[in-house]
Amino acid sequence: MTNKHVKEMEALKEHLGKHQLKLTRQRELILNAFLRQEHITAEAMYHQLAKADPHLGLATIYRTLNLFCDAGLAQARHFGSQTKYDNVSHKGHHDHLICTGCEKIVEFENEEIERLQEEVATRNGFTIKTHRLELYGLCSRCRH
Amino acid sequence: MTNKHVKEMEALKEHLGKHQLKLTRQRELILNAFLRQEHITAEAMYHQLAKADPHLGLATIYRTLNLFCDAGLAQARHFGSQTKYDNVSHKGHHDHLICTGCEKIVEFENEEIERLQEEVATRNGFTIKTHRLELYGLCSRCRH
DNA sequence: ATTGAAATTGATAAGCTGTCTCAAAATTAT
DNA sequence: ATAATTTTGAGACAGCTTATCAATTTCAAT
Repeated sequence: MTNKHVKEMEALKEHLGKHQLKLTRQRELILNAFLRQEHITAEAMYHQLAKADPHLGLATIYRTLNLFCDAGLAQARHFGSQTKYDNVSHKGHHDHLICTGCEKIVEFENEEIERLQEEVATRNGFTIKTHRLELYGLCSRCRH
Repeated sequence: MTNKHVKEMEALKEHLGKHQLKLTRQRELILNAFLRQEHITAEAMYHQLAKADPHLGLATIYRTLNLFCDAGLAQARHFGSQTKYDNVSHKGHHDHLICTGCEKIVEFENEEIERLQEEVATRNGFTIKTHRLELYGLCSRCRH
């Protein structure tokens, strides 16, 4: 279970090393839990991990998820008043169709769109590091 | 100045009429200020209108901008920890290139991308109401 | 293995953005 | 003008996230 996400663990360790940060029990715990999700809020993870470690603080979860963002493992997305942290290891899939009726999220990827994004960026002298595309609307069920 | 945005004013009046709401000095004031912007936060508008009306309350601005959203004149967008209200009359322009170095924001529009978005949505049974596309990277100046 | 400097944690206070409350004021229909 | 209803302004309040800080843990150097 702990050795399931070796690649991401290595990426985290590399980031920690580069920035004089330390690998802690909490960071390992949170990473493993995080990688099992597609996207999650800090609050949800807090409750989810309460069983595994009842003393794990909410602040630590926020700090750690933000650390994952710095390390390139996660990406924060502001949704309503909350922040959702996306699992970036499901790469190429981080565009979303979001139903404003039931909050359902469908992931998709579209190479043609990605290509056009590059084109726009180049035309404006930008080098894209990452992007975010969210389409909001109603799913077929909520439309009725 | 007051009769510059007649069309939007009419749209607002129609919405007010339909919902038993009243046209107030503040709503007119805020509408005119809002329509001069591409997008703005409630806080920014609060400071901007402080000269015109020092007693205009922040809550009123929030309420009014949300009212504009209901009326279809504005569109709320969560950006970082803040909410930006987009002027919908400048439609098609709400995609952004964001420099992570200097925080510069370049707006762009690309019809081809919009078309592909519709396609993806349709394929998944969604009806798009709005969308958000942000490309993060470095501008030419920050790359060096 | 021990030590010690530096980073991390947990608990909670504080901060920020946005909404709610409610008495006073403004609007609209009569 | 009057009355019924909505709106406003000011500040209290609430939800989410970050800052603070003493106590603990990590990790590199012994």
